[in-house]
Amino acid sequence: MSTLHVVSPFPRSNHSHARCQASALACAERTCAERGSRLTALRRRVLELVWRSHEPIKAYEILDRLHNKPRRAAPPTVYRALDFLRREGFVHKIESMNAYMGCGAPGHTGAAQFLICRLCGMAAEIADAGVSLRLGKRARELDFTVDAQTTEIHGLCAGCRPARRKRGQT
Amino acid sequence: MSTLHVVSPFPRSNHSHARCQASALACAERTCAERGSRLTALRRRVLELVWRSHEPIKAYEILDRLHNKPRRAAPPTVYRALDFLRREGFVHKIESMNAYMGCGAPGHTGAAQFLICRLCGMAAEIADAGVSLRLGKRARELDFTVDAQTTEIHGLCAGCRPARRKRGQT
DNA sequence: GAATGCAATGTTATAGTATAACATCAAGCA
DNA sequence: TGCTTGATGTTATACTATAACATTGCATTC
Ligand SMILES: [Zn+2]
Ligand SMILES: [Zn+2]
Ligand SMILES: [Zn+2]
Ligand SMILES: [Zn+2]
Repeated sequence: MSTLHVVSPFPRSNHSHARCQASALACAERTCAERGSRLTALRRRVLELVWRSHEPIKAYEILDRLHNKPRRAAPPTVYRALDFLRREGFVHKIESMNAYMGCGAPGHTGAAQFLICRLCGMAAEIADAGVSLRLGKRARELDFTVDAQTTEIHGLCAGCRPARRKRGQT
Repeated sequence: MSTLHVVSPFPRSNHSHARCQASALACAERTCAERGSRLTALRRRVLELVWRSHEPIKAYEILDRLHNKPRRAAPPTVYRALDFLRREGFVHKIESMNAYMGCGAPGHTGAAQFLICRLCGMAAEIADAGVSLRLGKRARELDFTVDAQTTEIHGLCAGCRPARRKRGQT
C-alpha cells in the first residue's frame, strides 16, 4: 500500500559517519540560507554535537561538550539552540528518553516514527505514511484534530540481536 | 480491516465519572486479588488520584494531594506506587507530558495509542491493532525486534474544537 | 511468642531535565 | 549615531526522578 521511507537508518558497518554528519550540516546551512534563518556558530556547533553519532544525545551532554572557555555554558544556551534546531526541523526530540537526534531528511512531510535500540542506544527514523494516515483516520473517527504525532518504538536493532541462524548460512 | 478499540474515550457530557472511577478501582482490586499482588491502601489511593479525571496527572500533583498528615509525602512514595500500578497495567505514562493516566482496560493486549487535547488536557486511549501491526511489520523489515511502542497524538478534542456547521444542523 | 525474612513504606539527599527573568552583545537600519 | 531586534550570557529556580539507607508491619517458622 504505502511506502516505507527510511529517513535515517541504523548505520551499517561500512557507514562513513564523517560524511553523514557533514552532509547533515551542509543541508542545514543550505536550508537556513534559503529561509533567511540564522544558523549561528553556536547553533551549528550544537547541531554538530547532535550529529556526533546515531545515538540520541541528552541536553546536558551537549552542555558538557560545549565547554565555552572559562566555564561551562549554562542550560538555556543549549535549550535555546535545540529549540531553534527543532523549529527548523533539523532535530527531533525523543520524548521517551529526554534526548535529541538529528533529522535525516529535514523538510520531509508527514509524521516520523523512531526505532530505538535498548542495547547500543542508536535510533533510526522512518516516515511511514501508512501509520500516520491510519492514526489520522482513527483520530477523525473520534472527531479529534491532530496537531502532532509521536511514535517511538523501543527494542533491539539487527546488530545487537544475538546472532541467529539465517537461511543460507552455515 | 482491523477494529478500532476505544479503551478509554473522551467522556461525554452525560458521563458519570464517579462510576467510571469506582469501576476502575474495583477492577484493580479484583485483578490484584486474582494475581496475589498487593493493592495496599497507599497504592489504591494513588490509583484513585490518577482516576480523579480523564486528564493525565503529574507525579508531584499526586504528591500534593496525598498530604500524609504532619508533612507531605516524599517523591519516592508516589513514584513507587506508580511503578507498581504501571507494572500491573493499571496506569500508563504519557511520555510527552511526564504525566500518568489510568488504563481503561487493564490487560488489553497489544499496544495503545493516546490522543491528548491541548485545550482541556484530557486524554483518550485507543488500541488500534492496525497501527501496531503495521509498526511491527516495518520494524521487522529493518530487522528490529520490538519491545514496546509509544504513540501519543496531540491535538484538539471534539468538545474543544470551535463549533463548526455540521450536516443536518441548522 | 520470639526470631526471622521480606516486601512496603518512610526519610534524606541528590541527580537529572527544563524554564523564567533579566543583562549584555552584535548586526542592521533610520 | 542612536534604535531596534534577535542572539547569547547569567543567575536563579522549578520540575521530574532516583539512590541509599532506616523503619515498619506482616507472615513463616521454630
Ligand atoms: Zn551517520
Ligand atoms: Zn543496537
Ligand atoms: Zn470517567
Ligand atoms: Zn479538549
